[in-house]
Amino acid sequence: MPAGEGRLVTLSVACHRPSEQRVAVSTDEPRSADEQDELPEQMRVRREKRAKMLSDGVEPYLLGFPRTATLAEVRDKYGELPPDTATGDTVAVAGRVIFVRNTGKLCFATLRAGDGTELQAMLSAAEVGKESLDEWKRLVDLGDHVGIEGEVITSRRGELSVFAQRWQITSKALRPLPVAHKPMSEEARVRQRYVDLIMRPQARQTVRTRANVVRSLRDTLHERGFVEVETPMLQPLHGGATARPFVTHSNALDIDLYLRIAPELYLKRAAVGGIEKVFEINRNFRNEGVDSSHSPEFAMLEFYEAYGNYDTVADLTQELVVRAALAVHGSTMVTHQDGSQFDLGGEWRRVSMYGALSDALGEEVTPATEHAKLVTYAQAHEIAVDPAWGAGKLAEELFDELVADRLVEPTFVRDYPVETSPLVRPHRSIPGVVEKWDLYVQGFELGTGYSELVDPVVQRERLTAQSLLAAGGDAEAMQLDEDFLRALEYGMPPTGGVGMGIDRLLMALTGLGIRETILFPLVRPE
RNA sequence: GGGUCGCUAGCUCAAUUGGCAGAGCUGCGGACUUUUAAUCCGUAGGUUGUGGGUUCGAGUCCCACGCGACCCA
Repeated sequence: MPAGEGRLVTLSVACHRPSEQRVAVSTDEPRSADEQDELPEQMRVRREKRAKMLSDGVEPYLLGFPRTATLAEVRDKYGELPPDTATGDTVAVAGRVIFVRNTGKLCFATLRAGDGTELQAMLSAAEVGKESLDEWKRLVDLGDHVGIEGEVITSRRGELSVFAQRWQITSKALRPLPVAHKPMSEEARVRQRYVDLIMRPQARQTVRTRANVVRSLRDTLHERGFVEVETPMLQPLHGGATARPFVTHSNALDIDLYLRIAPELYLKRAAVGGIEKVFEINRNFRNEGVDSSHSPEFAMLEFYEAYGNYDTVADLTQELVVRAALAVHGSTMVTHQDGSQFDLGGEWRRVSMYGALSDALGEEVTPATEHAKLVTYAQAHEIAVDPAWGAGKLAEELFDELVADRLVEPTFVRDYPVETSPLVRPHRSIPGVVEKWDLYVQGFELGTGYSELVDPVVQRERLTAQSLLAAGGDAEAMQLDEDFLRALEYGMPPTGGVGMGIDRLLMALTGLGIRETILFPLVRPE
């Protein structure tokens, strides 16, 4: 085809949909005149442009576009050309139009590909013809996807460009993009993440960072011989954590089911069965608050290591986090978006919860400290006390209020009260506490690790007490996972286990809020 | 759950004491063959979140509701 004809006629014919599909396409055409009038002008205009393309026999949504190079490949290959250079090489590239600079007989457009690479397209009346250039100016809007075939050149100002011989709209955008130079409102970014992704490189980067972190976690665990499994999201009984569940219903079985609050009890069943190094990365659901650090659905890594304990899994947790940091930053030095830096290198601190609390209070507190004494400490620091709390819960609350959010450097806080940790093994030598740690980074809890409780008799006692508490003392209302206890009675090997929030790990590595680390966070419907 | 602030054109934001709802970008029309958020000329675009109330007159004051942000429990 002569270059002067401009438009990709052969391509557009080849890409036209079969006629019966075009009928289907056109059925959405006859909006009433009233509906058309109600649309904002800019959306109406774009619909009219789409209709004009169809009436001209040009498909506004191509089946494809035969690219010969990506924008990144063109940039890589021709990155160092001096200004006003003609290479003689022809490429066909495609991207979304993000800027246009139209002059009378020479038009410039900046295309951007999904990976964020940008490349300039130039269209001149002399090359594509006046008619084709007028069509370009009449039909192409910011946001449209276009394909350009032409010579790789640099402009007089030195900008690497594709000098079009042919061009075509590959997908017509019906809605205008937001202003590129003003930040979108936070609400708009979350509600219309697809627009946020179009407009903001950081939004696209966050998606890739998250993928890199998750891949890094999987790689590390796979190298250590762990097996990835998927356990039920829909559970007849919810367990493995203390949280309010979402309830749903199975029509086939006519029973209520819970969206899981944790995979723990199923992963332990797997461990009983001999999947002794096992992990799962998946979502948990908790029917609780929604704010800048809590989402009703959140991703979690849990892993269990037979013949491990809370010391060995702490080592592995540190390795998982450090390698994730390396995957993101190439260094253990983590740089947040605000420029602040944290070093995750070196050996992480390990302190006891009671020791850290004692330091903060300036008074010795141990598992044996009396309830009344703890209440006076709480009152001295104006911390509200629930009368239902026992001494262990009270000590933990004091720790949360006085110590937790000050732990900026990565710190394993160890040896928690038995009372608050029903699934954990009693400490091997210290009475009144269990072999549990919480990992704090930058002031929030990133994960928790246990020497798992595998004694079925003690486990039954703990779960019975907890269930009675949940049922308000009503033994009839008590829910006990008998199947889980039955599994333990077959014998679970000594095991260390860890749960770590993926979203929180992303927050720790990037400094972003949780709603930025989750691609499509739950928002109240508009 | 409580408090504070916000919601105005497609987007980001103005609007004095209660007195004609505006700007930039975007869009539309025109000029322009080397632009980089192109530039220049012209022009269009509004149920001021929703519903009530006060007033001669409400974006502005009052009440309720919706949505959001921040702080607190």
